[in-house]
Amino acid sequence: MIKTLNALAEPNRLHIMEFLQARPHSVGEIVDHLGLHQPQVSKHLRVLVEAGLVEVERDAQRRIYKIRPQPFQELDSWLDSFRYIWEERFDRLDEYLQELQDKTKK
Amino acid sequence: MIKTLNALAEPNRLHIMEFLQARPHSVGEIVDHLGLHQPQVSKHLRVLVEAGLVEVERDAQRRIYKIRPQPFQELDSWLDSFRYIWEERFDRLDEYLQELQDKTKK
DNA sequence: TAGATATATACTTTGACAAGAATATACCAG
DNA sequence: CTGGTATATTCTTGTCAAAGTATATATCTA
Repeated sequence: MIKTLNALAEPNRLHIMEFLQARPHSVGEIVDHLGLHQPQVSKHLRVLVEAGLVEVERDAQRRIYKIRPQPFQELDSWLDSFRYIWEERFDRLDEYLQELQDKTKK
Repeated sequence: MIKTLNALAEPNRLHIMEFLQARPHSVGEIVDHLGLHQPQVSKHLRVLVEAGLVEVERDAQRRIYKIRPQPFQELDSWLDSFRYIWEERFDRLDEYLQELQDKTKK
């Protein structure tokens, strides 16, 4: 989870992932699209590969990068545990403050 | 989105968020739970507040921190745009490689 | 085989950020 | 109003990661 979040928490890498949403792309296409230098893009892609967020397919000299679904599924599951907070609008603050009061008065 | 991801991409902060899932907690409780020094926890909480992930409620000297749902909703929406990738198992790689081939042969 | 193309790697520099330690601020109880 | 409790802030230091630049590797084409 940390690995996933960390990889996504960099603007250029986030852009790459969003660019790859539509379809797989080669390094050169990503370079053109983001306007970065090629080595920077390769390095970001390496981070994304190591985080398991993308995978590579070789096509002659080209490397085609595409999204791997798994980490997104995991992120989705992780979000599940927070979902009740907004879905049920469950706010235990008052309840909790009451507990504190009770403890203090003992 | 970047702000949210960045705030979550730090192990101690992620732990804090998970600890706050159950219910709001005071700084001292977070310190005890994570085993960090108090100033470090305060600093992480500051980052989380600035990212809009948590909010504070005062209770005498205590500060009670609790989760704000909004960034999680946004994260969820953002994930939506990736969801078709695993839900429909749509893999355009072959299609895309074919395009490349066609272009090359022109 | 000799460019040319596409991508990756190595090295250096710089900036951000997390931890540690000390101190400041705010509020309570006696 | 004094000491104690709870939390925030400041300053310093060390680490890591991103950018920039140069170069290496792999594959195609003529």
